[in-house]
Amino acid sequence: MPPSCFADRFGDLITLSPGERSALARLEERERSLRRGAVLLREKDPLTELYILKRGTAMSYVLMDDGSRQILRFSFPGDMLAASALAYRDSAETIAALTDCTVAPVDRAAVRGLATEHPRLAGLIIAVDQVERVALAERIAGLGRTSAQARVAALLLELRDRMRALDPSITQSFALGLTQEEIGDATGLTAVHVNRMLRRLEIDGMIRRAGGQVTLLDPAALARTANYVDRAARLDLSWLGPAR
Amino acid sequence: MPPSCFADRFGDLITLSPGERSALARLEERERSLRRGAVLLREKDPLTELYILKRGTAMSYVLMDDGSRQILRFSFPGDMLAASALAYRDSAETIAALTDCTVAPVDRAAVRGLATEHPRLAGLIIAVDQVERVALAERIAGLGRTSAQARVAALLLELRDRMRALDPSITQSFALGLTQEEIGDATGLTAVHVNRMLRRLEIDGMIRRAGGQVTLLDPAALARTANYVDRAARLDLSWLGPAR
DNA sequence: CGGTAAATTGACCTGGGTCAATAAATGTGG
DNA sequence: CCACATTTATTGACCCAGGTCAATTTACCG
Repeated sequence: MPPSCFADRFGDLITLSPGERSALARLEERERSLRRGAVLLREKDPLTELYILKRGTAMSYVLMDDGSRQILRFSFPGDMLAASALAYRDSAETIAALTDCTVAPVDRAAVRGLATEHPRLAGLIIAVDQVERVALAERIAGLGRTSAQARVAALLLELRDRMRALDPSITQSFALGLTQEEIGDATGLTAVHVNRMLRRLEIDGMIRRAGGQVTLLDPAALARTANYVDRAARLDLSWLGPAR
Repeated sequence: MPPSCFADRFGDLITLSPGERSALARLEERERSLRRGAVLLREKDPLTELYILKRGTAMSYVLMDDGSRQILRFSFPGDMLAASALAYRDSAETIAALTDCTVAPVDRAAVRGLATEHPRLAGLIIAVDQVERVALAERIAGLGRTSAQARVAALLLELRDRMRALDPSITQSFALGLTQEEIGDATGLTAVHVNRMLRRLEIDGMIRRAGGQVTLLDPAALARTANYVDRAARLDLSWLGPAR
């Protein structure tokens, strides 16, 4: 049975029936490649389909009219891109590839088909949306009420966790793959201040940076300065019931 | 057929079959009242069910460990509360009633039942989640990249729109129903600075305040200072297909 | 090996926070 | 309907986290 990135995300949390697996695999059949830096979708572009990210990392952002940018979300394999196509005519955000990517375009009608034939997978999509919603809410709290240092620390921990979920060999050391300007645009800071914060985290012995790699030397202290909560451990999809 | 607050939200956008309507009405059958200020759910409380807000307004927030508060979202009739019960074991946020409220507790299992029997309603929930997600993303952009004045203006416009969606008689004048401290906790500002921003909006002739009522004197100018976009007009649920 | 993007660092500035003192508004019990 | 107790709103004086500007330095790329 061909694999499904979407299914892989919840491998441990829910057992999918062969029928469900193959339905998801069919959903991801078509593929499209994006070069690093390529824009999949621009703000206000008409939304005709959504995508499942199969390989690579992407980001979504909005450009403010003073020219500044706010990065809303980083995406990893298994994430849905442009999911707002399921509610809106046109995109509220720009989606761009941070690395070379492969995405699977998914027709809106295919989502309807999925919901009809596999109600449990519709439930799974709803659950994924909740994970997304909680993550966004957490960022709101971070932006509204935490210091620059805490926001940068929180971003490092979030990215480490999400990379580790995909590649368990990653523990405390990983390639961030972001410029300081991108970190700033994600945390609501300037690149200059991001630099100061990274330096401070380094001086305080919480991280080390070398050759594009970041090492979390003291994850506990980092988690404390970031107000970090490990949500992944608290997931519970049992309401979806057993596979039919 | 008894009414459903949830169904009412999309009256114009999607035609529900009688079967779908009554399924939604059944979902909201049980009722629970909350007094103003009452807490429905606290951070870390176990999540056993979700709720549909039938009457009144509520808010969800997190408390930071320095004692400050970030309001994540205001809720109006037809909104789901504690939807994260569909993904997590326990709550990431506190939900409290801003006014006297009526909520309808909904079992997680009932959501499964709904998805099984009415796939189109599962799709509707997915669509509502997207609306929610876009709204949260917009707030992230506001918090990360806009001025205090823009954030306060944006909140006024958002609340006006959401109240008007429920009560078309509301046009430019409405009861805000929030203290300046609450506005501050929603916009990532202090109550003192909210006061300064409201006063500036008033001096600049964009709003008037009297007796707890706010009047938007110059909605166009307000929208400009807020970077406001009317998303509601761009909704499109046609992918759900026609009622069976 | 140049050329450009990214990272660093210092000097200085400002939007929004903090603190503190009043003034209004809203409730409450009598 | 009134006097008092609590919130809530306002305002001024002053402070600081993070922004701005500008100059180097370093890393990466064809």
